[in-house]
Amino acid sequence: MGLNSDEMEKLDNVISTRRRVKRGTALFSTGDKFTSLYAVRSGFFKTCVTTADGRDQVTGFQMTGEIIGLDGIVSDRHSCDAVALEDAEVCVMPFDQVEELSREFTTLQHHVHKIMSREIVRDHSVMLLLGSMRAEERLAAFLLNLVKRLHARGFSQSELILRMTREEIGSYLGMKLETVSRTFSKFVEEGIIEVKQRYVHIKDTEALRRIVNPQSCE
Amino acid sequence: MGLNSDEMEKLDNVISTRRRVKRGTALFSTGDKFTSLYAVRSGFFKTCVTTADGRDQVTGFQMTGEIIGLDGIVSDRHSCDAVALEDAEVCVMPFDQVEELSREFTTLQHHVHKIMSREIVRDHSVMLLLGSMRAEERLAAFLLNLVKRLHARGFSQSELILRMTREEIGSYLGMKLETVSRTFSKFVEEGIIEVKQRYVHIKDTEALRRIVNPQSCE
DNA sequence: TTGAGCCCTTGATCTTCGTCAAACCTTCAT
DNA sequence: ATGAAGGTTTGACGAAGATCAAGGGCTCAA
Repeated sequence: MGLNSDEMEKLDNVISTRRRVKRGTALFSTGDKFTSLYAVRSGFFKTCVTTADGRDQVTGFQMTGEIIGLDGIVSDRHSCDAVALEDAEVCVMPFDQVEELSREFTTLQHHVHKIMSREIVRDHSVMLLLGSMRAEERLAAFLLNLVKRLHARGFSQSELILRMTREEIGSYLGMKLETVSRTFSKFVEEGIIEVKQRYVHIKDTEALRRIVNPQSCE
Repeated sequence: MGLNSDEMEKLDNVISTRRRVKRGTALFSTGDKFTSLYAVRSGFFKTCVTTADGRDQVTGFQMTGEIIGLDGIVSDRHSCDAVALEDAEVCVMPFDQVEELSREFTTLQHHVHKIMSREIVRDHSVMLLLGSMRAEERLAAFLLNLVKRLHARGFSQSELILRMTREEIGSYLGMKLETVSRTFSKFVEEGIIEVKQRYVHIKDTEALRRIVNPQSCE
């Protein structure tokens, strides 16, 4: 990140607190007072927003190294739930300290801005997915995105364990769990992937890419 | 915003540059170098992302007082197009100056963080709309949102002029222009709104609310 | 004023995905 | 071990919205 040792030490103090979150429990919930950002150290989270009438939308899945909680800054309260999909641990970063330090260190300030901008850009690409893609395209894009992020963390490019249910995938991708299941089955029939419950083996990455981006294969 | 006069003066210098954008032309385009944020002074913008294969998704509509350009921070290049839907004027805010000043003034720092967080929360609610609502619900939510923002700027609560085409509305809401048109017609038949081209008169706000949130009316 | 281009509306038809239902498989607690 | 609960798959059917097509109305520039 380009910090010197003085900066590193102060930063270490900010993120000294850890918090364990058991599978199925919330790191924070809608309406909770916002105090801190959280960096995922281990485990896997989902964030989701809920409407008055009980509608539910998964807005993201977060893995090691990713930041949760940015939604709370604007109103001092969280506007979504963050739930651990497996036993997890996070670094707690009190936001007032983050702000204080980022006034002191330009590098950190840049970093905070980039994290927020990255989330905005990510959200825009999810809108593109939800607004203009069909079921197969959405699931293909989802698998490619997951495996890319896992690979960047040292995991396989072709194998993964899904930490979320078909219903949660469906909520994220704007489709019903039955459609998610059927689409998985279709990919299996076509020899693109192997699926055994939560285990997925991607046998033909290029095929997935072609499904996401039909034009770019001519 | 809670700034004192010294702060106001420095801020004024940052936003001293104005830029006019003619209807139909881009304030910036995908791939452009990121240098500044822009505050809309007058006029109306859309932002949209485009894929390699020509798919297009409107990610937002911006009116007076709203900020455009946050997408560019993360990679130093813009990842979407910002196009004026009518002749417009923006304040140019060079981002390095924004960062410099927000290290100096806590209030401004807070403000920048809140603007970015607000955009993230807004994006999440669009995901909810795209992922879980039906056509009528989407259009009702869209109209309510537009008129709310216009009212906050001193315009009518019940009348508005749409600055965008049916196709642009459809792109934003994840539906085809024909479906947008049909849904408008349906609302007219039901006596909820009057429509004459771009002019819309909302005759029954409560009906729109009930459409968006079916549960909350019992 | 007049025509061209764009935008909008409406109808008919087709596709995709949602809904409902049943059965099966895992996992976990008693 | 055994049963219950949750998660997954698959089939049949239906509904919402996309697609294709045609016609009409605005707007703007020559």
